[in-house]
Amino acid sequence: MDSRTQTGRLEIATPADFNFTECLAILGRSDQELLHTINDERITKLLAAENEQVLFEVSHSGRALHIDFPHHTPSEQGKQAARRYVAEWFDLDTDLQPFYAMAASDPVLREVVEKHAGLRLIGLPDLFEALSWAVIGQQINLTFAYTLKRRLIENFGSSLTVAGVDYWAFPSAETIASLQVEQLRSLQFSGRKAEYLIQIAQELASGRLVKEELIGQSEQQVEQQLVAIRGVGPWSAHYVMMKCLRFTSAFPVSDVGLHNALKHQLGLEQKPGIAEIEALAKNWTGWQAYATFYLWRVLL
DNA sequence: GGCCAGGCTAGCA
DNA sequence: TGCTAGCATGGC
Repeated sequence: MDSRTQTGRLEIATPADFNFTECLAILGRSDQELLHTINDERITKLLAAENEQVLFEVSHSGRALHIDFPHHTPSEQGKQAARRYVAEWFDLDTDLQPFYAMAASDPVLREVVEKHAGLRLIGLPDLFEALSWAVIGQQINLTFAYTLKRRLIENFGSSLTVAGVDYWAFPSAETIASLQVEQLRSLQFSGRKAEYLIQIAQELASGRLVKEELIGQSEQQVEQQLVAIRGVGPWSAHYVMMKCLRFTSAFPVSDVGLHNALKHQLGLEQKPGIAEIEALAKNWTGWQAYATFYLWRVLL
């Protein structure tokens, strides 16, 4: 049960192996990020809940994450929405001991996992945001991807200004579903990506694609459904399964970042091929998503 | 200035 | 089933 103070603070117990600073390193990797701000080891984020905007602040001490509401205390529903979001965001319900046990004897993972122990797979709990970010990131460098995401949010997201600071929430699927391709092209999205995003938004807004219905199905079933969406290939499907649907076995093998991380970590002359990666990943079964995430960490 | 970027689709053999 | 041209643009 949560222990709550009179100011509406929530607490969520964290696992013994949890390292907030490592998580912050990931969350702070782009100075173009509008969806959260980090100050003095505290993260502030705006959540667009059912019928209210919930601005919350996450900090860590002892064995718990603390959630405060610096603007105004939200409804009980809003508070619980923030609580659920944080638990998912930091993947607090996954027991990483089996992963650590595997990594301890894995030649590829041992060093990086030891060095960044306590890092958890930072998620994208909102399915539309996760799919959008996957599509945006396809085949362009991350800096430009962040630029496109920022423009999408500034133009179509929702915001709240507190004490002169703007806080932003990702656009709703409903909003993007009603756009014309040209509106995104003017933000320098390619025509293809504009089409993909609008169609994906329509899938979600219409209720044809529902996160809760995907969770609980087999990895193969989910991959099949995601890949059937125009603009979503194997990489995007596995990225979303990893970051949003929480399949620890999801594995974006074709990921360029993973290739670069492996090259760096193993001191290779060139990036490894897919077959080579699958051989290296032989022992990762069930934990490919965490292995990938920890390897991405070395690129920061 | 040229290669690369957290790929995908559609068309072809 | 497998291969690849074309996409579309910015970063470095």
